[in-house]
Amino acid sequence: MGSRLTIAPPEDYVLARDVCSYGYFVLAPNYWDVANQRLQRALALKTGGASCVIDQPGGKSGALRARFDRTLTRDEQREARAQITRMLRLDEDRASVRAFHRVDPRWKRSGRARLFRSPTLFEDVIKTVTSCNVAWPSTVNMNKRLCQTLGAKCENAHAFPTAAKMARTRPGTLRGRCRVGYRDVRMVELARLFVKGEIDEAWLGDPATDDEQVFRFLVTLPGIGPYAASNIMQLLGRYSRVALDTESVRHGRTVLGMTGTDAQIMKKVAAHFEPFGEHKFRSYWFELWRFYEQKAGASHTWEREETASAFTASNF
DNA sequence: GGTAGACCTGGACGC
DNA sequence: GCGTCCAGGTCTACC
Repeated sequence: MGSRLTIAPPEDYVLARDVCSYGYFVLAPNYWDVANQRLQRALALKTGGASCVIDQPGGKSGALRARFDRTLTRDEQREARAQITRMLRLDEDRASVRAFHRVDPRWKRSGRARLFRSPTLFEDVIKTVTSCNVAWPSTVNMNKRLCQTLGAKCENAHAFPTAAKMARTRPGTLRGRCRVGYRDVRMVELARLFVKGEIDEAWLGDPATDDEQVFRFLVTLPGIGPYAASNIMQLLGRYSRVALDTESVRHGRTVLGMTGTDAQIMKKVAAHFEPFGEHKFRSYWFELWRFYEQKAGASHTWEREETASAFTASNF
């Protein structure tokens, strides 16, 4: 039998709601088990991969339980706990949630505030690159192939590739086997920057670091433009920018009733969310998410394999 | 500072 | 089944 961890979440934490809150929860190696309302995935620990299943047996606000496919050492347990804390945003405490709900009370009743992310910043950055300039099914496919090709093998699954592994991979392998296209060189360069310590997560996450400084740094990275940088910022817990893309234009037209050219609508969407200040990404995102749920049902019922075909622009 | 075109993949469409 | 077109964000060259 493998190790078990019990993790006390913030008192308002609801696993199904807070995992199924951002598209990455359906990207490999994440797997949301709809029937059992639990999250399965492999974690890439320093010592190798470890599969885990995370659930909340007591229901809303209850303790989280993480069960592993093997016995973890003390250090591995500490690392796994840190990765799960990051992924589930357990460090987004009640005060932060209240601050958001004060600015945008529309989400107070549902409690929406936390956005699912990855166990590591590296995975978040690479996932963001795989979401640029492609339709959603390609993003799903790239992540699946990256895990199968480069991820550490666990009992029944593959972890997400580590920066060290990707840094050693030939761009041609990424292109040929993972179908990442022209992103190949950029992804390897990003991985090398992580390995060399040139992407300083402590600095990026430090509240003393200004959002503008973070944005200016991120757009210097290979494959990262204004959209990707804004998205990475929300993944860092910095919600002061709306990540504007074609979805923003669609949202502006179909939900907010805006008219004009794409460029004009982008500006209007940015202006529309300006009053939400430091929380504007969350206000924007949960509007989008509500629209998706109206079309596809509650997000905790979405099957991973079906979202690849369901979430295309032509369906929305 | 603004803009045009290339980059690659996969879905949609026409034949 | 095959060929063509198109969407998607970033990057470079050019004005």
